[in-house]
Amino acid sequence: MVIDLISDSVANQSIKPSTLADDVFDRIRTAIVKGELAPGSKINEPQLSRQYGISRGPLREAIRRLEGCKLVEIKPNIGANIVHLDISQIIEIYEIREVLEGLACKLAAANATSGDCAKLRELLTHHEEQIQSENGLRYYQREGDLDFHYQIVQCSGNQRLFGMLCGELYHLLRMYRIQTASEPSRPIQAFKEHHQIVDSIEQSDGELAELLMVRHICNAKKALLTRIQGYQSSEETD
Amino acid sequence: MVIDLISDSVANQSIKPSTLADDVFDRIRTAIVKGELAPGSKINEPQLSRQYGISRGPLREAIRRLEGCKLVEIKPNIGANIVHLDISQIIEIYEIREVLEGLACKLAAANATSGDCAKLRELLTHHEEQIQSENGLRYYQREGDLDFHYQIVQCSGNQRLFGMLCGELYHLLRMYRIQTASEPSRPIQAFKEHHQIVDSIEQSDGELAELLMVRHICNAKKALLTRIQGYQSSEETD
DNA sequence: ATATCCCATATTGTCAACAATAGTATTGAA
DNA sequence: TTCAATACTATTGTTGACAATATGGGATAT
Repeated sequence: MVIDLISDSVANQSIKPSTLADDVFDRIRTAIVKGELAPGSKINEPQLSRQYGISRGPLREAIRRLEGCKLVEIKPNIGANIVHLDISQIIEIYEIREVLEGLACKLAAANATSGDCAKLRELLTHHEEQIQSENGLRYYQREGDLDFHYQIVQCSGNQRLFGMLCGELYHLLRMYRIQTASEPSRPIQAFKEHHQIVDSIEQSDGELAELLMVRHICNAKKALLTRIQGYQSSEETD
Repeated sequence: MVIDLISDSVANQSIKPSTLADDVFDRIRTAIVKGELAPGSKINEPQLSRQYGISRGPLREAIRRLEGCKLVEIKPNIGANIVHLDISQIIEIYEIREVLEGLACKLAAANATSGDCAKLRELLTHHEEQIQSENGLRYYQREGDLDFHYQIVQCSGNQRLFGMLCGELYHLLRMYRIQTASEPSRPIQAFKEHHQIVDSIEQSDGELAELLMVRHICNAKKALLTRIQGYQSSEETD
């Protein structure tokens, strides 16, 4: 039930003809998001090209694509660095998520088919089952949560919105979560909010769906902030 | 008073050391946005590399960056095509603009310094002068309008938001405007709305600023839609 | 001991040649 | 005449070599 947010290669990996640059783009992106390539660290082209068994040409093209996804930053004559997200940038992303996913909800309420709603319901019941065990709880907060948001964006029908959220922002968020090894903060509450959101989508109440999603992400943002401030103050008092 | 939306090379072109790939990225992007490279047309690597006097290596890196900006679409073993925006995609962009620029306004109302507000006022008075002559009117609608939006996004203080709007969406919009040789549709009304927006920002009324901007762009979207439908029906009756 | 200059090394930027694929025209047969 | 197979051409994908730039260490002078 895990939607693969990392690789767009759903149709890619099986038979589709692809280029080395695109393949290695996927692989490096996964490595970055999973934290295997440390945030802030420098990309060494000769080393990476050896590691992936390709020459520097396609590797550099892959890096340029990563630059487009904001996963690396390139400085001329110096090189590319894995992006490092500090807390202020995460806040920026959450601010954007609020309105973008609010829009996604509004559109989903207007466009979602009964089949879409069924899939959302299915996802919710699956989460409900998982949320019992501690394992499932962690799964839910770490991965399953984004699955839910992913599904809704898909229901919106706005392709560009999908690209922005699922092609860019979610990767950055996932990276940050793994980076900070963030523990689940408010899973039961979040689950309830998910439920309300699906209800409003099912009732085609776009206005409510938007409001609920904006509030949902705003709550997550606040939880994040207080948790961070807790860390910071505890660090200060240590 | 025209803010250069096309090249980020404000600080770039003077003394900054830069790479061929980045330079040619700027040049091709400009060519695309200005319509010198026709939407939908194929990019011929040997030809372009001759034209710009570089080899295909850096050119291909530039193309990969353009892919990241959604200005070209690359198909493996076939090549890159200049993106072609149909009306449904423009609508998608306007939907996104509504919420993103609404957010920008809300943030600008909270963050804008008195200097920022002065600059916005200056821009408005400049537009007021220009809007008299037919030339100025066309300027205003074609270029000056985006200048205004550009400034506000800058005031928001959200760097990622800035990147999304000014680094991606505005280029696509400008491209579409030139592509369709769109005439000014509702300049006086738009100017009034700009004025109201600055007022609310100056009064630090974020909620109102957001509402006004969302409505402003929604109005533009509606104007676009009716104009397009007019075209379509006139085409049908021709 | 510190700072500065210079040299050696590693890395990035660029190029031209080669390989692989797709598109096109030509030939042949029904 | 039309369709299909085939050969040819143009374009894309990939590579390794070379040039330019940055990085780090060591020698020298203060």
